[in-house]
Amino acid sequence: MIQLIRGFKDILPGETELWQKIEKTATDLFADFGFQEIRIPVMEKTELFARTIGEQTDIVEKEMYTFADRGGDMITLRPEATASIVRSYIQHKMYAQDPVRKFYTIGPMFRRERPQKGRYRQFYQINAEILGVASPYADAQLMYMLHLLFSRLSLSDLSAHINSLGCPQCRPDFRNTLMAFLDGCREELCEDCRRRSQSNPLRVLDCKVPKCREKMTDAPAITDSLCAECRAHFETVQKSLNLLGVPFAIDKRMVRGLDYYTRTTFEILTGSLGAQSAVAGGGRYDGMVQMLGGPEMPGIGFAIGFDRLAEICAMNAQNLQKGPAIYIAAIGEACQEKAFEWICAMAEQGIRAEMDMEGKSLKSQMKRADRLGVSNVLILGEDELSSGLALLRNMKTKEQISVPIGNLAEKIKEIIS
RNA sequence: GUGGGUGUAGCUCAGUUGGCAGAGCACCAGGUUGUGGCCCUGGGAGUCGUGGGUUCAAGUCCCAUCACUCACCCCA
Repeated sequence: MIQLIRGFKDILPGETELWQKIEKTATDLFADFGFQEIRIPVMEKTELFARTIGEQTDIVEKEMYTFADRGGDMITLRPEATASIVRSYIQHKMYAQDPVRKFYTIGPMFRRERPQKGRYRQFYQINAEILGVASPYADAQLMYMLHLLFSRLSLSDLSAHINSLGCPQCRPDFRNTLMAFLDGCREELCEDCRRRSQSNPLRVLDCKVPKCREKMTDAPAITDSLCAECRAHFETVQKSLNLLGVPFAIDKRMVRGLDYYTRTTFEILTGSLGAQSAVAGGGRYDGMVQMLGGPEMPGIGFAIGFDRLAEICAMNAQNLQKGPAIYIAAIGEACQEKAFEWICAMAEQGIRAEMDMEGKSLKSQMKRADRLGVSNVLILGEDELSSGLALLRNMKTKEQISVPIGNLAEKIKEIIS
């Protein structure tokens, strides 16, 4: 038996119904906000991710599926979607017709991490991005959209955290201030943080080690170092969220693992998935379009962890599987042929009908009908075929009535409606 | 990449000091010649995760390995 690849998984009937429901809820909602679907490839040149996400990040350094294809080009299975969407926006000069574009996409992402609850090597994301809008309204709108999605999926027990990471003007100042602070308490930090205080000092703010956490309560907050523009932007985001009734908390220590973020960043957290608490996350990436060779154009977006979302929805979801509308139990070859003709005709008319094609006994056919949860079974034997009247059994009441074989589909429609 | 827990039938799991591979549920058939659920009887189904080792004998003990899982880390 050949096993599937570690960290990969099948999504089976019984689960896919929920996935479809979530997908439809999301895409209907996004469409109402003016988002259009974009479909991008699962592989890109490695360089695209390395440059946008950041050479020094964990994702790029040790999690990407990167390899040389048969022509020798270095390519990577996408670890996230934003870089590809921005690449596509630039490549097709989509900013030319209307610089403001709103996209969504749904699909698999790949990161080679140690698998865990809510963490797979192939996982799915629902992404939404707004390109060409610098206004903080865009930030608030995206978060409002997320808020609506979760409430339409009847999810409570989620909390939204926001922060601002500043811009290329003010972040370096903060970085210096923070490094100075970290120098002062180096001895009290964990081993990782001592290393990080040089390579990526912002990460120290996000450390989970209790000792570091405690120490970091006194650390300078990035929100205190923002330049005037960034400060105004962040304030308008908060004001707008209040206006829209979106609850949120400011998390001064939230740092995200992709280098491209500027200004607003946010995460939606759940308490029900163990350590993997982020159900969605995102933020602004105002420099990315230009960095990839496009015009100076702002951007912001989010990614929802589809697998994690499905997992917390499944906790309070009822069975979404639907059984057939009718089961046709046919006895004998002539009747089977008739039944076969009927189930095909019914499917064509949108009625889901099942039958047994293996020539099983009536008893076993009834048993299967019961298992499939149908409420009506049409019984057809030699007698019924010659008399032109089939037996229709209501499985709940056990009542059986005769129905004429002609215009059967009409009759069935009437009964199941 | 690091650490803990778990791998026995489709599913949930028993399996004693090493001594014939088990139960419940599910599935199939029959009891009922053409009628589901309840009941009864029977049946099929296993590389005991995999590979080595110890032993007359290993599901059981030892070593290795793989997978799942939880946590660290990271993120969706």
